[in-house]
This record gives sequence, C-alpha cells and structure tokens, in this order.
Amino acid sequence: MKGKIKDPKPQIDLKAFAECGQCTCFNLRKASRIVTQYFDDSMRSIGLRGTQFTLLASAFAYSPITVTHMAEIMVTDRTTLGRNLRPMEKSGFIKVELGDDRRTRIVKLTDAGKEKLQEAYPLWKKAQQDVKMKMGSQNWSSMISKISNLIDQMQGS
Amino acid sequence: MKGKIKDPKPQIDLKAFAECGQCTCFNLRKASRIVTQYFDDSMRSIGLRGTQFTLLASAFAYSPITVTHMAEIMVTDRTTLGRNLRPMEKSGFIKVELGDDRRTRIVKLTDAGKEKLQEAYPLWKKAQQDVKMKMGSQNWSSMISKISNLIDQMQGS
DNA sequence: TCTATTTACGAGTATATGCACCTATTATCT
DNA sequence: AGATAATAGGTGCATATACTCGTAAATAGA
Repeated sequence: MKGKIKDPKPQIDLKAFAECGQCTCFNLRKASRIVTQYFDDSMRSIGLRGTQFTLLASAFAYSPITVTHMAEIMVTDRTTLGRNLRPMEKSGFIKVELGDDRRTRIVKLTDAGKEKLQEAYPLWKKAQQDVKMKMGSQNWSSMISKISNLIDQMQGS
Repeated sequence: MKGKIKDPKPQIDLKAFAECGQCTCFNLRKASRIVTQYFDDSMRSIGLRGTQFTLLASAFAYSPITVTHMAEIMVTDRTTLGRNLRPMEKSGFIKVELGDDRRTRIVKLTDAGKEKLQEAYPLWKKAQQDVKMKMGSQNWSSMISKISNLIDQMQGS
C-alpha cells in the first residue's frame, strides 16, 4: 500500500545528504580514525598507542601539573583524562600524587615514562613525517594551521 | 644519588615537545573532540549525537547496504559500525536484517529514522553553519578539502 | 562433489570520550 | 568562627573505537 495519500513520509531532498557528506564533525572524526590507526600501528611494536604517546609527551612538557589543568590544555574532559592516565599509571610511566591542595591530583612523568617517551619518539617522528609526506608539506601545514584556528575559535565561543 | 655516571637518563630535547604539539594525530583528535561536543550539544534536545546523525544520514544515502560495505564507505571498523548501529536499532531508527547472502546483515533506515533525520537536519545545518562561520568560509573550505585529501592519501597507502 | 579458502559477521577485551551526580576540600562572606 | 559557595576529583552510565579470535556461509579449486 505504498503511496497512500495519508502517508506523511518525510520529504528529504536527496541533495541533503551531499551536504551531510561535508559535515565537519563526520570528516574530522573520519580523519581522526584513520590517522589514529596509523599512529597506533607505528607504535604497536613498543606497546603504546598514539593517544598514549601524546599523554606522555604532554606530561613531559607540563609535569608536574594537576589533572584538571592538564585536561584544559589538552582540550579534554577532566574525567576522560583521569581515566586515560590509568593505563599509563599501571605501566609505571606516570604517577598521580596528592597535591598540597588536597583536592588536587598531581600528574608526573616517571623516569620509566621518560624512557618510554624516548623510545617512542623516533616511531612517532616517522609516522608524523609519513603523514606529512603523503599530504605534501604545504597541504599539511595549511591543514594543521586551519585546525588550530578551528580549535581556537570553538574554545572562544 | 642523582647524576651518577652510569645513569642512563633520557636526553630528551625540550624542542621535542614543541614538535609533538604539532602531532597530526593529537591535533585531529583534539579538533574532533571539540567539534563533536558542539554537534552533540546542538542535537541534545532531540536525543541524537553528532555521530548518530551521521549514521542516519549515511543509512539514508546508502540504505539498503551491508554492514561491512557501509563501514568501508565510512572508514570505520566493521565491528565498530555494528555496535554503533545498536542504539539506533533500539530507538527504531534503523533495522538490520538478514541478507539473501545469509552471511550479511542489511542496514535499512526505517520510517521513524527518516523522520528523526528530518527533525535533526535543521539542527545539524545550524551547527555546520556556525562552525563554518567561526572559521570563515574560506578557511573552512580549505580545511575540509585538506582533510579529504588526507583521508584519500591514508587509504591509498 | 568435496575440500580449502575467502568472506561477513559477532563476542570478548581494552581504551577513549563526556555527561550527571556525588564527595571532599578550599575559599569567601557575614 | 560558622555558613555558603566554589573548586578538584571520582563513579556510574552510555557511547565510540578497534584488535583478536571464533563461527557460519559462500566461493574456488581439485
């Protein structure tokens, strides 16, 4: 009984999806997935993920720092960062200690963490260069610059 | 006993982190997070997430389609897509049926799903325009084009 | 046709992500 | 000082993501 008069079928224009294929969220997530996989693959031999490398690198840069402050810098939810640190703590790469302000938890990169970061660095470097190469250096620079701008603008709102 | 001669402390150059701050993976994920939150916020009033809007829009575009084929198009892991479809099935927006080839599962957008998509569309559209506006149309177009190029290059490897 | 291989999928496990709600601690106000 | 507000974190819940391993069905090869 298709095509009945009373049938209130949605009238979605086919053109709508062409538009949705340009969705900023969808495309960023898609790119994130494929690039994350590439970085994960690059570091799998030493048991680190791309996100975990970032965690160690950030801890190296900012340590000692509170969880909330680090989360702000990384543009992550506080609770997400707290949980993401857990595997790194279990591996002994990061310590999370009570701060003087006893509400806070202080993130510190351990010596083992520094060594792991050093071990990972050349693998990260290669992956980073590979991606840059695949895109072309100009395109890559332009993309990164636009993405940074996007992040700034979204935070500014 | 710091500074012992035998101490093989990692010699990480401080410049290394400045480099890591440009990590393609980190920056893409950071942008994904913040943009995803914006799209999620935009659709929270109707109980959809940005990712779920994408799911419905893709199902609308490609339905009927097998899970694996849809995953390929969306550049997602097959098992991820299968699981992500579950909440949409529970909500009645999508049906997953047995295919003629009985190994396959066929994804179909239901009438309720079409209605939901139609309801979500203006909210999506606004979020999309907001982001475009924040970045500036030129910058946005350039970024999307670079990201598409990145995805193509990463898949081509 | 019977076997070996390929294909499509699901379940288990682990991490990544963020919201709502709760607790503990500090800072502020009267 | 005591009451109130603000701040830092944690837990529960739900979704997002992908790898490994296992099963069922279709296909290719002998």
